[in-house]
Amino acid sequence: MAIIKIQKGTKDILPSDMPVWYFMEDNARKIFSEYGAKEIRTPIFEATELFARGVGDTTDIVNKEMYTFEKSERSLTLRPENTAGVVRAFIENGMHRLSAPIKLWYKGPMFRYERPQAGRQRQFHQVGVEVFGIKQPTADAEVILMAVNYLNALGLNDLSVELNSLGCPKCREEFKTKLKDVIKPYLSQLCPDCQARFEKNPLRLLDCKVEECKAIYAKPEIQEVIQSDFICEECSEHFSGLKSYLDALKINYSINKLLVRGLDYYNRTVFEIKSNNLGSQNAVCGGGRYDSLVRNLGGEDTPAVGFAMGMERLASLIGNRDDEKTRAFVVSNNTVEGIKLAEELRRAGISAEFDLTNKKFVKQLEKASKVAKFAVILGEDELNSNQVTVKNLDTSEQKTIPREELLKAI
RNA sequence: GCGCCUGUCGUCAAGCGGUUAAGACCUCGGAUUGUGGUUCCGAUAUGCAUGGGUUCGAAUCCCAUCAGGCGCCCCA
Repeated sequence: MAIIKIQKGTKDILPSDMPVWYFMEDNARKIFSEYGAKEIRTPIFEATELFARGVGDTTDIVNKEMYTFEKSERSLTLRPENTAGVVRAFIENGMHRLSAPIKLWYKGPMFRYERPQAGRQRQFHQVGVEVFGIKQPTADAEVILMAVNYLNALGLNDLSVELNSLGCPKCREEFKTKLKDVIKPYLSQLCPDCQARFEKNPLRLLDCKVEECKAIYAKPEIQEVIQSDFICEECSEHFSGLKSYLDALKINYSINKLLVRGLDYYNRTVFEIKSNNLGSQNAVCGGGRYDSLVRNLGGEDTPAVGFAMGMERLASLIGNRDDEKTRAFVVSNNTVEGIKLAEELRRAGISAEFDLTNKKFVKQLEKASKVAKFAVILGEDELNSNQVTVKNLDTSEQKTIPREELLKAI
């Protein structure tokens, strides 16, 4: 019979992978709560319309990457990201009435129908933070600080923070128009991708990798527009406020005027954190400010900033972590006494294993040395004298002690 | 969705058209009736992603499908 195989773009997270995942999850809880953020868990499927309206129906994510299905005449979608879901929960639970800032963090699986490759799966996991209710750039700074500290806690240092401001809808439109005007004369010389971007997302034109296009964008009159500070005074003030906070916090960052995020809801601050050790999917964290999303989804006008990180990408940077060994392995050929002693240890809060197949002494000890820190030897001699032998399997030290002293010895 | 590359045991692999498909790790058993992590012996793919084809003969060549890798696009 043919075996049923795992689906394309999905991965089993095996017992041997768990140490890394616990490490990421424990640190998320620890670090984010240092900032007063509370965890929220929202459903993995939502009304399709939430993503269409929230993420934006011109984005690739919504257009071609969603897992959508019908049930009882409702159109449902597996969440491709979690900001829309968190905002939905925020609105639905009246969280705007809580005292601002409202800081929420989450982790969980996300689903995107894409061609899998390194650092990209169809089911993957994100950890993220959303901060609601603060329009000042202090919130942007704190969100970036949370991301950086979390990554540092994971031991990840070889990372760079890139920052940009998209301005508000108004000044961004003006910039787009200016950019299109100056590029228009060369439109027919651009690569097909760029020709499509010209209409769909002109801000993305600039990071094209095709040499011919790059040559065109390097022209002085185009560079002049790109390098100009197009954002309006208010946006500009916000941005310099953020930069001064980051400077004060000694967070290294670089301004990348070409940084544009693919989700429609961002305004003003956008940022990415990249690793040089990841190949082409090199962003471990992406985020920014989305001041109009809450209102667009039907809530009270509430400014917000947040970020999301790809946990599989983090995991591949963290590398292997040691599994925690069982504390005690009871070595005994007396099955009844052995299984009882192991349970006694567990009740005392000590993880314990016992050979269920009554293998020979040597085999049991061999097994113990692989999985446990201590071997607790309960042989005939010990049973007769109500003693137990405790052997430290790392140092080979062992001593035979009265049974009452066992708990103190391991 | 497009382009290039890959697919041999649980894992890492040798094999490059000729008869029993190397080796290593892991696992299991033994050397060893109470002292392991080092050593020594033994076991484990009628099978080379799947389905067709070429050939006297195919893991080796061809085609398709599936899966994976890398790049583009996009994103975390």
